Amino acid sequence: MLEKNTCCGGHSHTPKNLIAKAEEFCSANGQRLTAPRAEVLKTLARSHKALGAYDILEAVLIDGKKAKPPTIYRAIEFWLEHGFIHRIESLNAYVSCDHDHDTAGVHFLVCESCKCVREAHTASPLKALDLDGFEPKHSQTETVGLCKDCH
Amino acid sequence: MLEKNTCCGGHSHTPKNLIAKAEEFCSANGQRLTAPRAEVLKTLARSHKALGAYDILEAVLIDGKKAKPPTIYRAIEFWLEHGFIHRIESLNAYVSCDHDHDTAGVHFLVCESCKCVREAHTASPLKALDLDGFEPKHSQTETVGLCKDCH
DNA sequence: GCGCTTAATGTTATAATATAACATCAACGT
DNA sequence: ACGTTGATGTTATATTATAACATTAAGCGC
Repeated sequence: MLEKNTCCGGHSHTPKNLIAKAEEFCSANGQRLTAPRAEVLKTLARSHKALGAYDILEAVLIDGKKAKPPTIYRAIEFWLEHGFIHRIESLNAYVSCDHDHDTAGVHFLVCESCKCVREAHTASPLKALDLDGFEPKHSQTETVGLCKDCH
Repeated sequence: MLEKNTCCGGHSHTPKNLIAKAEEFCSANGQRLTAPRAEVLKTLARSHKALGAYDILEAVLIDGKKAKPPTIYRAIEFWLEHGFIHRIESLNAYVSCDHDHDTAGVHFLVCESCKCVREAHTASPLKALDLDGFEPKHSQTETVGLCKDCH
């Protein structure tokens, strides 16, 4: 039986299928799925809530030993770049992502109590805006509140 | 002549009129406009870009001497609570705000090059969303890109 | 397989951001 | 003036993140 991430409405990616996607992605793009990368991604995929870099650090073992911060941050950076995880700015924390959306505009519902994060999709918030010369690269909306369980 | 904040489209609040508003707010609400609070708010109002807490710390003198971090963070917290400034999560930095909007949903255009921030107003991004029991408290959208000048 | 190149990790140290805990001070009502 | 309260001062430290350089390991041409 697969280990499911069922918090707050139950998005359904699992460590196994996310790692499978990651393997696929890496071999298709000439990237390496190294031990630190795999462990960091698995840890985030297993978690039902956003994890700080040092939470991940405490949770993973690489070849049986604790990693050091740069190792974790490098893996985080790698998965962020490739859209497998997101950074929740209001928490300084990270969540995995099922990756089936474009990465240019994302919306998160962030529970300030349990730190669970639900990813939502709406129309780009830039549509209604007069950008007046501003060149947008990435939009992220974070709505902080209380999830169904904490409410 | 007033010192104007003219970056990136030129929003027009000034240290003087923001401090005037702040004075008004404080006396109307039984709050004190102390030296650290005033200096922090003035520094942010003068700046054409987002400032980190330690940027503010370097910039202000309280009774002629440099403040220490808790002093700055307390003033920041005070103005955040009362809507006179915003925290730009993607920069870990702060900007002043003209305060003529409700504080529940805000959108910032953040220049990743010069760190200037333009505040925009659109319809709440929550309108189109199935919240499914999530109770929202505050939404903030940050669009990172390049401003007109840096573009 | 060997040696080269390159990408990734290991390691040490430290930078940058933020807060806890407690002491002191100053405003204000009485 | 005195006590109460809210704010600041001060010391120390927690938390998040990165710079710099050494080492290792993968992939490639041969």
